[in-house]
Amino acid sequence: MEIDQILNNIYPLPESSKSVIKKYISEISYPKGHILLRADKIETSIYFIKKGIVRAYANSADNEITFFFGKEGDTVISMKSYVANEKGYEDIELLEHCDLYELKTQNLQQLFEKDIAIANWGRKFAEQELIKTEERLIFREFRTAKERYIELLTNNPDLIKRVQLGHIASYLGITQVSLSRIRAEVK
Amino acid sequence: MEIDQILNNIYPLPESSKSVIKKYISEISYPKGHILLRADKIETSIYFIKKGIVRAYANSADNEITFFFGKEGDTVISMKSYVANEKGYEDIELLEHCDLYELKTQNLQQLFEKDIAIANWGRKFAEQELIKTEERLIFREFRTAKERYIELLTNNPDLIKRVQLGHIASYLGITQVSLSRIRAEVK
DNA sequence: AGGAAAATTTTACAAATGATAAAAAATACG
DNA sequence: CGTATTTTTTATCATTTGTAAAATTTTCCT
Repeated sequence: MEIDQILNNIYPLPESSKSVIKKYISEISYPKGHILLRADKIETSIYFIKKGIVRAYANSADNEITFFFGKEGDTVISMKSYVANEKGYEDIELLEHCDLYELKTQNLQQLFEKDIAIANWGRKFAEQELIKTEERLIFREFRTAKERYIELLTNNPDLIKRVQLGHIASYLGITQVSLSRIRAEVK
Repeated sequence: MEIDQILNNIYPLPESSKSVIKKYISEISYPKGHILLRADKIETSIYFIKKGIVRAYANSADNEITFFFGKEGDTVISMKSYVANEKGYEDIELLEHCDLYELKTQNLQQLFEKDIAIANWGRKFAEQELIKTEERLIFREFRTAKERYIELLTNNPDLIKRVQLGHIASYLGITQVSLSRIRAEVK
């Protein structure tokens, strides 16, 4: 997906503001398996996915939990670094070879102070991510694991093709064994 | 909590911008039990809590889930109405008599377009809510119900005194019976 | 204070999910 | 193509959490 479309999908920007942002954006590619963002670091860039798929996962003592998948058009960001300038809780791993647009957070922060259209674009970006996160938080509680799987299968069929089931299970909040049981039932 | 402090806690604003916002803010009180925001409505106001405590809950066919408590200094908002101008998924009920500051969304939206400091204040507001929501989504998965209860007890001891346990249980993602079991163990 | 209503706890049983281990299947790669 | 590795499935048993109903405690109202 091209950068113009990605920026506009978040919030329509006047051409002049869009050009200003694009001056600070560069393209970069990394291979499958590359760790793009690290939990123990204050990250200084955000990325938009041109092509490919990534996952965000957090670690605790004994297990690892995948809580986000990003694909074409999505933003890859350590929210904690971006918002609070503190290290985050997640690593982000590329699950395929990825073509990315990179933007230095610092440059964007400066634009927020100077360009009201960009400030409102940044506001809309946060608001939309918030809605998505809130919906996941709420609706997780209303559905059984089986329903959550079926919903993912319906809304995001390609995800299940592109991502291994262990990660999907973790994203759904269950073990891989449970997911296997569910898949056997649903089929 | 006074409105100046609430606004500043979100993001420090120049006095001039703060005065502009305050022109559109009025005070209002409602009794315990009042439903402040409704799931089936596009809400046109947001509120800041001067005094009191509220809960947000969503309904599905068979059960009701509390997913947010707000107290002094917190913002009460139908995020879906505010962000997307669509009806939300939650009712908000006052659990005590509440003194509130009310701000019409429409007025705020207009200020976003005119005042860059206010636009960035709105951005920071969304970003901070996002961080809080994301943390809840992630850390819920890492802790057992018992750990989540103990954490709430530690970080928010007054909540457990002010709110009935059925709501707390729902917030923790467990049944009231489970919470009772946990409380019997922990004591 | 007294009694009704609401909230909380307890108990018994059922269902869902987890842990572990091992087999089967799919994939990667020399 | 064949072997090693990874991923997925299957089976068993243990644990957690849920459901329902009764018992107890607290709150609220007159």
